Amino acid sequence: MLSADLDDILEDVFERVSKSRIFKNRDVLMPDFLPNRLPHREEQIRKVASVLAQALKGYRPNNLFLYGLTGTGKTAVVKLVTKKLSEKARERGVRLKVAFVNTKRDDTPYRVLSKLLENIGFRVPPTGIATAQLYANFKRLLDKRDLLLIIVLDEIDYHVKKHGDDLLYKLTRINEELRNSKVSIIGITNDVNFTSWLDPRVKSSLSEEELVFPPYTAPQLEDILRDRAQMAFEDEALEEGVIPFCAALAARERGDARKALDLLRVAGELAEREGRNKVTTEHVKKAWEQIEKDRVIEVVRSLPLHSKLILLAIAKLTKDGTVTYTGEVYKLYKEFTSDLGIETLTLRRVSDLIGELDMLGLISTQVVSRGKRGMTRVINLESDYKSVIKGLKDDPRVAEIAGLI
DNA sequence: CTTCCACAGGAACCAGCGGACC
DNA sequence: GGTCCGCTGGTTCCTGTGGAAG
Repeated sequence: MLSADLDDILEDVFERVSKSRIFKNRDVLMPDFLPNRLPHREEQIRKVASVLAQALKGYRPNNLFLYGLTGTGKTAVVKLVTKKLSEKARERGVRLKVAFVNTKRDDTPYRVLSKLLENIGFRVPPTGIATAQLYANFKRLLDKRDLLLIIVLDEIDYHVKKHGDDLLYKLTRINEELRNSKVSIIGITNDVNFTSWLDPRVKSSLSEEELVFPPYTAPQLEDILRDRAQMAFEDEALEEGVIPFCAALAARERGDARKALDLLRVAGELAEREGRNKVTTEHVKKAWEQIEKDRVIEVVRSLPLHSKLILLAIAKLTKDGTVTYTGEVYKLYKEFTSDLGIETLTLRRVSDLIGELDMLGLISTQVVSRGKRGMTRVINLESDYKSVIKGLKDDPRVAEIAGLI
């Protein structure tokens, strides 16, 4: 590319973006932004606050269990209330600490415990200590601190499904073994049927108080978006109908507020990039598609090599819109590995990896019987073919063989 | 009605790694 | 420096199964 061209391009982009007056404060639309108000969650805030308020009197609040789909405000409500609670506690000299652990990110008992220890002020190596030892340390050090500790376990279903409810059982009974400190647990889950995974004792102890977060309706999402848009956008930057449209799309996605906010933000970014001063519903439509494509590319990119090869096999076999089966995929996958001169995973393992691709929403599978031709999975590519290939070809090893297709 | 395919998916186990403890 | 520990990412072996073919 000639440098003059480059200058022109940069000039053009900078010009457009800088003259566009769309955002006042884009950050308030980011997923980790914690607003001071949560419209349509007054009831839940009241409930959580009333349970936790016991802490201010020095009592141990009841354990609390929150259910609700993604983007229904569970985490935000808990964060908001615990933040205010911590402030109040400080004012009143109550020794209170809130430990927030996302058990999807920190998904082993070891990591949960090390997060908890970190929260009460102790660093723990990433591996090496026996979990039982770690638990003993936690108990001992916590008791020394003379604290009221509120443990928030976000996305707790991930932990329990992978590692059972052992740790949870211990934590719910830890108070019996503490002399100076006290522990309350707040569990948060997206999975409404989650309690079937729990030992009944854990279940009853954990859900001393329960609270359900219903999905937001379209009008409620509209309120949330308006509230946030006021802070995020310049006046008049949104065309009539943009917010209801975002709300309607997100309401279709099971009332997910995070999705709604993402949509609005990306639509704004698109408008900004075009150098416009107005966000239109057309931008929202494009944003919707782009979010999905970006998600696919990103997910594909971060896949391990063998999963990529399996996905490539599936993409190739379903390119003409047909479905494929585990056996066919395995055959083609084997060709790929021998082309690359790397070892081939067993069918058993590949079967699990196919299951993971399904979980990621890249493909959809269904177990069927083909009679005498046996049981297998019907597989088809759920996501955009081009985006999948784009994500795959970013990996030079995959591009090497994908080029032949 | 029975057979029998081509896998699904559970269980047990293993190797290699990074890191603490003594 | 040897021992112990947990995690990841596999393998091996296994039993289970829906329904078209015979």
